[in-house]
Amino acid sequence: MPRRPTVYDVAERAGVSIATVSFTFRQPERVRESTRAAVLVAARELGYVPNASARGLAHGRTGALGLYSFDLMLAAPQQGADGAAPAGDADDLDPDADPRAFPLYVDEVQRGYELECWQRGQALLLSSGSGSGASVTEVAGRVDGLAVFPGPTPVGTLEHVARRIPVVAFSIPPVADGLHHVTVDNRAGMRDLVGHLVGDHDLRDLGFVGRLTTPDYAERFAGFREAVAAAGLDAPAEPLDPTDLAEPHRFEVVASLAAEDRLPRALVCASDQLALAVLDLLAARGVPVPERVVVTGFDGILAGRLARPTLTTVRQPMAAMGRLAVQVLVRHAGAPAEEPESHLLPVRVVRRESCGCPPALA
Amino acid sequence: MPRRPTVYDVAERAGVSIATVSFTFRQPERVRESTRAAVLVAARELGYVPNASARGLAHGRTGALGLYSFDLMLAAPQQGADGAAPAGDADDLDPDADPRAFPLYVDEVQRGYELECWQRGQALLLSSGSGSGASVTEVAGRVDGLAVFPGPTPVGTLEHVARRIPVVAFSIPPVADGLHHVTVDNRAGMRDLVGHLVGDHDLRDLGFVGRLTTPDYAERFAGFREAVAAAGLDAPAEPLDPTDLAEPHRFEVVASLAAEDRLPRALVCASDQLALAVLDLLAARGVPVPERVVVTGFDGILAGRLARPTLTTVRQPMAAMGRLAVQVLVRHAGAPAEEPESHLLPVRVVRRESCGCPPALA
DNA sequence: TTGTATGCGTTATCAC
DNA sequence: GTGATAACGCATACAA
Repeated sequence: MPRRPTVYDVAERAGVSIATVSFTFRQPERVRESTRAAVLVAARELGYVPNASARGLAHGRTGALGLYSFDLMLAAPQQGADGAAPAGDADDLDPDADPRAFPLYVDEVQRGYELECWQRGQALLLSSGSGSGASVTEVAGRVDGLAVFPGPTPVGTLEHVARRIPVVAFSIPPVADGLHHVTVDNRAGMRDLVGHLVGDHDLRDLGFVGRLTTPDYAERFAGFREAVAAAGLDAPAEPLDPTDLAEPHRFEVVASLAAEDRLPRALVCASDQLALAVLDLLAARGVPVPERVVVTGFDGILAGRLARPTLTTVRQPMAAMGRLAVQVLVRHAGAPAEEPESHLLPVRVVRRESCGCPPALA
Repeated sequence: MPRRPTVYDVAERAGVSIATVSFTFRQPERVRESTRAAVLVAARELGYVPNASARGLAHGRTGALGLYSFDLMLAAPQQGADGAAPAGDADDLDPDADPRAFPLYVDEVQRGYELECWQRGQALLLSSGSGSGASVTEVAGRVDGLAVFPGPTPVGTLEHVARRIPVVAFSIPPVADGLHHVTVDNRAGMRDLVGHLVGDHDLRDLGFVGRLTTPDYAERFAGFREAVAAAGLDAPAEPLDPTDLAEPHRFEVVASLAAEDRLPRALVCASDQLALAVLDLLAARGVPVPERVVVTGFDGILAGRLARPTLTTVRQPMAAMGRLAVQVLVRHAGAPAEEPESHLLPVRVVRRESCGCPPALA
C-alpha cells in the first residue's frame, strides 16, 4: 500500500515548493490563481489529505475539545429490580436501545456539548475509560480543553492536567483546585420538590432512597433534610434505603417495608434511575403509586416520561450545562485556568403523575 | 504562561535522556525501577502531558475514529405543523431538550458508534459541518477511519478520502465507490408495514407522505409501491404529499385533503419525524387517529413512544449500525478500502396505537 | 508571489 | 538499561 501523500509529494507533482502547497490550503488568496489550480489538481490526483497531527504539532493546537466519561456508567444495569421487565416494546434487534439506558443525564449534557462545539466549528473528542489517571492524561494530550464527568479520577490527575489546558468539571462542588466548575443547585431543587410534596400534597412521612455515592446525591440528601426540617418534620440522619444501583442487593429496605406495608407516604429518590427502578419494584409487588406511596426522581431524563405513572422529578438544565462548559473552555483557550470559573445553574421541579399530580393535558 | 513541558524538560529534570522518558511511559518494564521513579516524579512535578499530535506524527496513527454529521440536521424544525405545541412538559430552562429533536435516528446510530469505540478503548472524534469537501477532509486528516452520514457531501470527496483511510457510509446504497456501506432493508420494512396495514387492518386506501430527498426515503417509497401493488391496489407513481420538513409549506396536500374530508385511510410517512408532524396537524384539525386515518412512521425514534396515539413504525437497528461501522473500520485499519464491505441490516415493524393496534400492556 | 530552512514533541533505530 | 539521532508532515519567518 502506498504511503499517504504529503505536501512534498503534492509540491513535486505541481512543480512548486511545499510552502506554496501549504499556502494554497491555508491562505489561498496569497497564491496566484494558476498556481493554486495546479496545486489543487495535484492534490486531488494524489489523494492528498492534510495530516492533522503534523498540523497540530506545528501550530501548537489540536483544534479539538475533549469530553471524558466513565465506563462505569456503561455498566449500568439494564433490568429493573426483581427482574421486572421494562415497559414498552421489547426490541430484540437492538438491545442497546433502551430508554432506561439512553439518553441519561450524561448523554443530554454531552448533547449540549456537541451542539455548542458544532456551532463553533470545533471538533469534539469523546473518550471514556476507567477514570485512571493514565486514560485522562491520554485525552488531555489530544485536545485544547477538556470537560470531565464526576467519577473515580484522582483529583490530582485533574489538577495536573489543568495546569496545561483548561478543564471543566461537571457536577462537582467548586473547590480551589484550578478546575472550572459547572454545577446545578441540587439543594434548592430538592427543597422545592419536598416543598411541593409537603405543601401541595400534604405528605408528612418521607423517606430518601439512594446511597450518597456522588457529590450530587449528597447535596440532594442535604437539601432533603433541610426541607423536611423546615416543614417541622423529623429529618433523618441517613437515607432510608442506601441502594447503589451499581451494586447488587438493591432496595432491600424498600422491599421489606413494602412487604410489611410499612412504607412511608413518599419515596424521594436521589436520581431518576433509582426512582424508575423503585417504580418497577412497587409495580411488581402491587403497591399503587401514587395512591399508597409517592415516588419522585431527580435529573429529568426522558425515561421518566415513559414510565407509568409518569415520573415527578427535578430537571437539570443538562444541555445548557454542556453548552456552558464549551463556552468556558473556549474562553480560556490556550491558557490554563488562572481564575477558575464556577457556575451554579438552576433546576426546576417537574410535576407529573407519580407524586399525585394529574396527568398533563395532551 | 509557561510553555507546556516536553520530554526534554522531563529528561533534563530527571537527569536522563529523552529516550528514557519515552520508554518510561511506553514500555515501563524496559526501564530500571529507580530510573522510572525519577522520571515519573519529574513528570508529575512539571505537569507533563504527552502531546498526541507529536505522537501521532511519529507513530503514523492518531488512535481515533471519526464520525461526521451535518449541521443541516441541527436546523431541523422544532415546532409541529400549524404551531401545534408538542405534547408534554414545556421546558423553558432547557430549550434543547425536546424529544422531537433528540434522540433522533443519527443520535442513536452515534450512540452505538460510541459504545463500540469505548469498549475498544478507541477515541472518537465527532465533527459536523455543511458537508463541504473541505470540512470532511479536515476530519479525515485527524482520524484512522471515518464514518459519514448521508448528506450533501460530494461523492468525489468521500472517494478521495477513502483512498487514504477506510470510510463507512451510512444509509447510502452500496455502489462501487471504494466506500464501505452500512444500510438497512428499507424496502422489506416498508413491505412488511404495508402488509400489516392491508392484511391485518384491512386498509385499502393508502397515501405516502414525504419528499424523496434521501436514498432511504426513495427506497421506502419503492417498497411502498411494491407492497401496494402486491396487494392488488393501485400503486401511485408519486408520494401523495411531497413534504420536506426542512422546507416551508409543509403538508399542503394533507391539509387540504383533511379540510375536505378526503384523506385516505392511511398516511404512510417516510420517517417518524414526518409522521409526528402529521399527527400534530391532524390533532389540531380534529381528525381522529387511527379511527379516521391511520398514520405510520419509519425509524423507531423514542419520540414515537411519547406521541398520542403512540406511533406505529418500522424500527432500524440504529445502535447496531453504529457498532458495525466501528467494527468495519477497525477491521480495515491502516489500509484504505481494497474490498469494500456492504452490510444490509434487517428492520422490524413496531405495532403501536396509530395504526389501530391496541395499546401495549403496561 | 514563491522558495528555503527551521522547529514543533514523539517514537524508534541504532549504538554503547 | 540507556543515550544519540533521524524521521514524521506541516507551518512560518525570512529570503529571494
